[in-house]
Amino acid sequence: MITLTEENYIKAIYHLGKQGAETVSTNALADAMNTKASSATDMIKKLAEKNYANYKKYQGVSLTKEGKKVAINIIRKHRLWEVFLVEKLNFTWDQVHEVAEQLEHIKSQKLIDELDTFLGFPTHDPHGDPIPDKDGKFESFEKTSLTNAKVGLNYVCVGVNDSSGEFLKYLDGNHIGLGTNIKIIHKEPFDNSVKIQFDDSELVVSQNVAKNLFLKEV
Amino acid sequence: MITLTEENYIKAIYHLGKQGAETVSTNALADAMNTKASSATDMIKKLAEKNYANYKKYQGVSLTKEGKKVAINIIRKHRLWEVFLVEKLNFTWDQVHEVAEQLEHIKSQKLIDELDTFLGFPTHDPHGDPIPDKDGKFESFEKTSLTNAKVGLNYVCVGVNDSSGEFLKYLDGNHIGLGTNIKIIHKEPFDNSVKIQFDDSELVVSQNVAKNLFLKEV
DNA sequence: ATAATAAATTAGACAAGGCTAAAAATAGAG
DNA sequence: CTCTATTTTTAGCCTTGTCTAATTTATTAT
Repeated sequence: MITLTEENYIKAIYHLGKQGAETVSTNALADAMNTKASSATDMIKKLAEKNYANYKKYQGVSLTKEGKKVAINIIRKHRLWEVFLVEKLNFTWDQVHEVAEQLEHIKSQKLIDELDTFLGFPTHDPHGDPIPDKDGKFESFEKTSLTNAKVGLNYVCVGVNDSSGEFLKYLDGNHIGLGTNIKIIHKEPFDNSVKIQFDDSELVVSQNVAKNLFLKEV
Repeated sequence: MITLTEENYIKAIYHLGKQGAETVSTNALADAMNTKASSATDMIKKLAEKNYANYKKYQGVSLTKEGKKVAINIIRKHRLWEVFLVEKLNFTWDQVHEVAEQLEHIKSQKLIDELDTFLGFPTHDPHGDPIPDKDGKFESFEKTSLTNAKVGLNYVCVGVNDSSGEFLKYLDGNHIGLGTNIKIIHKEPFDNSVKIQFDDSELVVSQNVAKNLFLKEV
């Protein structure tokens, strides 16, 4: 039996390690979990014992095949619930995260399969993130952060890096959403802010905003 | 903050005490929670401290007004989720209980209000139990168990006492469901079995079945 | 290469929830 | 009304996940 806390640690390791590609430091994990390094060490040991994680003292942690499977399944559930909340229950994209964090831990294979069917097998969640299918497969399509976009080219907004309410409300307030077409007008070297054009209006966004907005060239 | 375990104890006290009308013994509560009397005592003390329960040593436990409010809210959530599972996700009435036990603990006022709206403000769950509204109100309409039904009279099935998968599968197998019209043909004093007629067929049910089937005279 | 600093681990403690065994209170039978 | 059986509570210990403080390992700067 896997506990709720274990699931959350596994998810954090997965995200911090770029879909399990990299090894994660104890401190980074503790930070992400809002806890102390000593607690993270304890949990890492437990996960290693249960074969969800690879661990050598002082060398950081990474997920095993089994661990990745668990992580992807949680992410699948999280994102499907987000779609449900937005499409069926009138949530906005900045309201879904907290509730989905709870719903992702409900244990029932039938539930998640039926939910997937009910929603018409969506491939992306309300923030543009891809939803793994039943077998854990999903395309991690190419996306650039606005920071790396080139002046003069045209892009479409395909996702966000930061799903916090504050950032999403900022985007809503400025009428930027998934699918918004964006042209890069100017990049200011001094503070790394970017002037963009979309829907016939112009806007200067800070570096902080730019690095959290994902685009695809069109 | 109220924990998951506390919520489950409160729910059990509510159900054992006939919607909080009666006092519940420590042993009965421990039994219902599949735990030991000593653990129940500990939890009762904690609930009393948090003002969810009235408790005097050796005198059993009952819910305070606050405790009842919590119980009814959990029941509302449980039953709304059951409706969702059956009506939207193709669950059968014997498959919903376990999953609803998990979903009932999700904390989000907006979630449950929107779900209620999405489902069209249902008044009864798939087992015929009434769903409390936003303010906790619900009619506990008159219902008789089949044990108390009178020979010769006509009834309609309006609910079940036992929501376990086994019992519900038995009913399915014999084509009895909510809304089935039932006439009492004969009551056997020897073993308290009852012969009933419905849909032009006859069936003898044991006392055990009879006492778990709720009817309303028509 | 070594001293200073940063990161990670261990040791010991705590709260929640549960268990066993023993003690105390209540209820029932005569 | 008293003695026994049942119920309830208390005491002490366990596990999970957390913490602080102290120690050990790794890393970086000179």
